[in-house]
Amino acid sequence: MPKNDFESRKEKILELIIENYINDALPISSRAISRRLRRALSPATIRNVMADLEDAGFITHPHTSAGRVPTDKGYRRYVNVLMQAKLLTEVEKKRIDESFKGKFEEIDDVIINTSRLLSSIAEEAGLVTFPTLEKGAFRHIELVEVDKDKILAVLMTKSGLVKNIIIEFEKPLKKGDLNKITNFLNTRFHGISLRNAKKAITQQLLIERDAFFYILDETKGMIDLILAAIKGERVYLEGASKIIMQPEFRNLDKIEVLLRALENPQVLSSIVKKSLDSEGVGIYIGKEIEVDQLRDCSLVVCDYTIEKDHLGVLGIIGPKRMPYARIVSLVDYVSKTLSEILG
Amino acid sequence: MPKNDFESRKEKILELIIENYINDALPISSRAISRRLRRALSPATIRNVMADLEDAGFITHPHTSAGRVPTDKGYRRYVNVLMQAKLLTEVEKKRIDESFKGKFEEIDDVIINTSRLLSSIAEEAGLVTFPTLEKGAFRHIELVEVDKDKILAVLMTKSGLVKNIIIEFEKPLKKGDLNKITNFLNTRFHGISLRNAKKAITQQLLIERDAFFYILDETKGMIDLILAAIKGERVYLEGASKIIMQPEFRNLDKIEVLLRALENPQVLSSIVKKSLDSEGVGIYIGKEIEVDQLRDCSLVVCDYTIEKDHLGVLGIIGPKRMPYARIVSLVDYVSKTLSEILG
DNA sequence: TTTAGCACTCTTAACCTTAGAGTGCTAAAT
DNA sequence: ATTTAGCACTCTAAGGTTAAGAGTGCTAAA
Repeated sequence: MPKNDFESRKEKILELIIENYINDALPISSRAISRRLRRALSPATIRNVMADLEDAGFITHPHTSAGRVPTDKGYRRYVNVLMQAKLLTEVEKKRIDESFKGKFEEIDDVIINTSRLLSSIAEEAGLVTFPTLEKGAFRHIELVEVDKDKILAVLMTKSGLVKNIIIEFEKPLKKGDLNKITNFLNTRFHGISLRNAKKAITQQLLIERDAFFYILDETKGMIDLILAAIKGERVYLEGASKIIMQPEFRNLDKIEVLLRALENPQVLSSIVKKSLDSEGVGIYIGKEIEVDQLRDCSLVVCDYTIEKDHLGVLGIIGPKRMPYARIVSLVDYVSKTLSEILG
Repeated sequence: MPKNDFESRKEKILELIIENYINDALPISSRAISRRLRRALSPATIRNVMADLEDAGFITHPHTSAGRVPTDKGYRRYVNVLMQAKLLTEVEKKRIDESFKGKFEEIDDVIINTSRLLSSIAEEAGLVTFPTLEKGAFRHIELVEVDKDKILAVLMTKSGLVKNIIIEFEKPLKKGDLNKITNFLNTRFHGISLRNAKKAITQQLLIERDAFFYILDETKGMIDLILAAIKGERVYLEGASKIIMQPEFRNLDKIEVLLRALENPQVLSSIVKKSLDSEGVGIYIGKEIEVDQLRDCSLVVCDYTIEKDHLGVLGIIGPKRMPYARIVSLVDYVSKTLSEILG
C-alpha cells in the first residue's frame, strides 16, 4: 500500500475519532472505529494506527484502559483539513431569517436577539458585541439644548446607527452657536468616517476659525467628547447555562471558573480582540484563545459589517468538543444576515 | 417564668438558629445554641424549645439526626420581626459612592455599573432594570429625517433620559410637516407625563385637526409608535456565578435550573412585576417569588426613582440563606444613590 | 422546669471488591 | 509486510460494607 493511502487512512481514522467524540463525548475505542468502518479493518489494526496518531500528537487517552480523545492539535487538524462544512438546513435558515423580521426599536434588541439565536441554535453560549460607530461614516448630527449648560448630541452614521451623548459645558452656549456648530458639522463632514473625523474636523475648524473664534475651544472639546464616546465596546453574552449542560462541564469547579471568566469584562474584551484578527470565520481552540480560564473551550467568531466596514463581532463559545462543521456555517450565516439587516 | 418571657426566649433561639444558619450553611444543633447562650440553658432545654419551634413551623430538620434549619416561615418571621438592620460600613458606602463618580456616557453604563456593584458587594446576583420613560414627563422631542421614508425620533424626558426611535412611513413626509409636528409636540406637551401623553396628544390633535388634516393619520401613527417603544422593559443581571458558589447550590441540577431561569425573560419579567408591589425594600422568600424554579432563592428588591416617579427596579437574588440584614441596607442605599445620580 | 443520660437514627467517608472496557504486545495468519 | 487473534494487564466506576460521629427524642431524676 503506497504511502499516500496509508496517510489518508490515518486521516480518515482521525476524522472518525473526532466526529465520534464530538457526538458522544466519550473516549473512542478501536472496536468502535472498526465497526464504523464496517469491519474493513480489525480493532487491532486500528489500534496500531491509533498509536501512530497518538505519537504524532493528534489524540491521547485519559488513562491506560480508556479509548482515545482528540488533543487540541487533533481538533486543529480537523477544522483545518478534515472537516467539511455542514450547511444549515433550510429550516434553520428560515428560523434565523424569521427572527430578524420582527420590529426592532433599538439596536440593543437586535443584538440581544442575535445572541439568543446563536445560543439557542448552537446550544452553546452566544456572543455579540454592540456595533461600534467608529468605522461608520458621518451622516448627521443634531445638537439639542437640554439645559443652560447641557446639550444632547444625537449622532447618526450613514448606516443608520444612532448614538446619544450628553455633554456639559462650563459656560452656557447660545442657541445660535449651537445651530452654527450643527450646520458646520453637517455640511462639511457628511460621509467621512468617524474614525478619521477628529483630525479632519479640527483642521477644518482652524481654517474657519474666524467664524468660530469665540467658541472654538468649546467646539473642539465637544468633538473630543463625542468621538471618545463612540469608542466604548460592549459585549452581550447569552446561554452560559447551555455550556454547563455539556458533559465535560458537569463539574462544579470547572463551571465556576468558566462562569467567572464569562462575567469578566477583561476576558470578554480579549476574546473580542482575538476575533478581530480573523478574516471570515475564525476558530480558536483551547489555549489558542489565550485566556487561561477558557483553555477547555473553543471560540468560533466572525465579524459583521455594513458595506464592508467592520461593525462588531459575533460568535459561539463552547467546549472544545463542538460540532465545528455546523457551528461555522451558523456563525457565518448569522453574521451575514445581521450585516444585511443593519445595512 | 411568665408567658412573655417564655415566648421571647423562643424568639431569641429562633433568631440564633437563623443567624447561625445564614453564616455557616449547616444545620444547627442544640449544643451549638446552648454554647452561643453561654450555657445559660442546657442542650436538652434547647431541644425542647426547638421541638416547639418545629411544631410551629419555623424550623425543620433534614433528617432525624441532623440539626435544625429554618423554613420559609422561619425566614419570614426573621425578616419581619427578629432581624435588625445592619447598616453598611462607611467603607462600603464610600465604595458605592465612588463607583458612581465615573463618567457615564450612556444610561446602559450606569445600569451595568449598578448591577455589578450589587453583585460584588452582596456576593450574590445583582439585578437592575433599565429605566422606563413611561412615568417621566415629556420635555423635548426632535424629529430628524434620515431617509425619504424614515425618521429618527429622539425623545427626552424632564429628567434627562433619552430614547431613540426609528420610524418608517409608507409615504414620505415633507420637511415642513416634520417641523410642524415637532413644534406641535414640543409646545403643547411640555411637562406632561408620557404615560398620559397618548390620550392628551390625540385629543389635542383632533382639536387642531385643521392644521394637520392631510397628515393627521401619519401623526397619530407616529405617536403610537413612540409611545409603544417606551414600554419595553429590559433587565440586566450580573453575578450568577456568585450564587453557584453558595453551598446550597453546589449541585449541578440545581445550578442548571437556576441558570436557565435567570436567562429566561419571562422569569425576569415576572420578578420585576413582583417588585412593583412593594413599598420601599421588598423581600420575597422562596415560593413567595412565585417562580417555581426559584423556590430555593430569595429576592430583595427596591425601586429607583426620579423625583418620586418610578423609573425601574434593582435588587439581589440569592439563596434563601442570605444575610438579609445587610442586603436590605445595601439595596436601599444603592437604590437611593442611583436615584440621586439620575436626578 | 430543667437537665443528665442513653438508646436510636442517619449521614458521611473510607475502604473493598468486582465487572467491564480497552489497551499493548506477541505470535500467528494472510 | 500487513493484518489479526489472543491474552495479560490496567484502570475506572459502581456497589457494598463498615465504623465514626453528630444529633435527636425520650425518660427519669434534680
